[in-house]
Amino acid sequence: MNNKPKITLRKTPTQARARFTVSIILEATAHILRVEGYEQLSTNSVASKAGISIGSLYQYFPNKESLIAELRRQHFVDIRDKMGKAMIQAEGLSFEATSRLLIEASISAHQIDPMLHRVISSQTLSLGLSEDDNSESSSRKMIEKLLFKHKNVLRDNLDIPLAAHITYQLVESVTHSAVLDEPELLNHPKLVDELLHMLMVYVQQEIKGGRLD
Amino acid sequence: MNNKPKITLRKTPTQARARFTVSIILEATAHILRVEGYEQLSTNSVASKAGISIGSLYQYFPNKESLIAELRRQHFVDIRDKMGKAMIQAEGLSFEATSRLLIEASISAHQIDPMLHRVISSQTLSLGLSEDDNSESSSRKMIEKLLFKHKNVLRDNLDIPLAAHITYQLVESVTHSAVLDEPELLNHPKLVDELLHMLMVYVQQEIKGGRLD
DNA sequence: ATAATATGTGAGTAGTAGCTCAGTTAATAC
DNA sequence: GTATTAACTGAGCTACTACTCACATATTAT
Repeated sequence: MNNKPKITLRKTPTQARARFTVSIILEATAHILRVEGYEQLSTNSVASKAGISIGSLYQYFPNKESLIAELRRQHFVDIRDKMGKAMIQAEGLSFEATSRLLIEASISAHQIDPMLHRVISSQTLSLGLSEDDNSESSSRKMIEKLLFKHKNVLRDNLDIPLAAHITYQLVESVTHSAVLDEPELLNHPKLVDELLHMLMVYVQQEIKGGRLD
Repeated sequence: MNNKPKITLRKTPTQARARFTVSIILEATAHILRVEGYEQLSTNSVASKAGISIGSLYQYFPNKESLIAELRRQHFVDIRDKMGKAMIQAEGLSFEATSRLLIEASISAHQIDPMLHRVISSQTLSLGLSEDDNSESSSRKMIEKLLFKHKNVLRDNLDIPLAAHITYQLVESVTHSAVLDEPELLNHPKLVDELLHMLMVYVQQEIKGGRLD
């Protein structure tokens, strides 16, 4: 029923000019997605914008989806790298300090080419792309590891996988929606503090029954 | 540059059979989006699935986007209604009890036709649809009103608009991602408790500087 | 019954999409 | 220099798209 297309390269470019061709194809794809949107993306428009022939495009990309898939791959590698670097930088720091670094890394990772990020992530679901190779699972694993490592300072009854999930969604979604709809929020002086505070009290404060008005 | 199409009905159906035609067109649209996805949606496929002629479709809908726009409208009305009812039901209850009702309402609202919701919301950005008439702004206003009403039980330095934003994103994104990718999480017995706890400690607990390992 | 209006039809149009392939040009191997 | 492989070309094919319009039928008004 659903004939999933292959998303790998059709032919591996060996010569330098071929590698250049592949790169300008991807650049043209990104450019169209950024400024014109997914609806305007066609293999013909990409070839034309890249200044190469449609035939050349099909030497390296078996179909339209493979263009987006490759951009996604590269984009998520970038994000994962930023998060990974923050993780290394945080080696030996306290739970709170590490958390702060991760939140800041997440915010700055989302600022890489936000318009492209917007289109790519809104198109993720429509296409049959696997979500295993994106940054989500690896980010969540980082958080889970972090919580586990510092579980001595966390409340006893904390469900670590669930907390990791909720924490991930919190930071990711606040950042994501800010980048897309309210970029000025990212410069809000309290944003990182608030997110960090929310996380800190959530994972530490015991649940107490009804002590409110 | 960007010729935005009209999204209103072309002709208002007065007779009952015309109203029926409009409804089966929308049902067919929803069905295709649900089971085949946006890529498979075409005006011809909708007319064919609905069992009417393509001409009839264009009597009531000026273009393809207007089909989706109308589905979006109806969907967001449904969500807003659910949230509104929860708000009324919570009249006079405590801050915590009200918050619990709103979280539960948000979760249950997302369970209305989740596959359709998935496609509709992933397509929101690509199309030039206004975000004013969706459920977001109204939900956020509800939260802001709620926080303001109970500000006597909240911490002094709470930035209410920012807190409302963060809270909204938290509940919305956890629910949203659960519906789409991990439906079983919605039945997790602790989910509502955890979200509620996070919210409670966040808006009440004062920020204290470095008291961790 | 007749006129007026509302609703419904579907072949057809113009345009664009993804993609192929026979042929040309450039780089490398010998 | 010659042969072999890699890279590139673009006209053109098939399939499909959104959408129109002249016409037919059903409903309502008089």
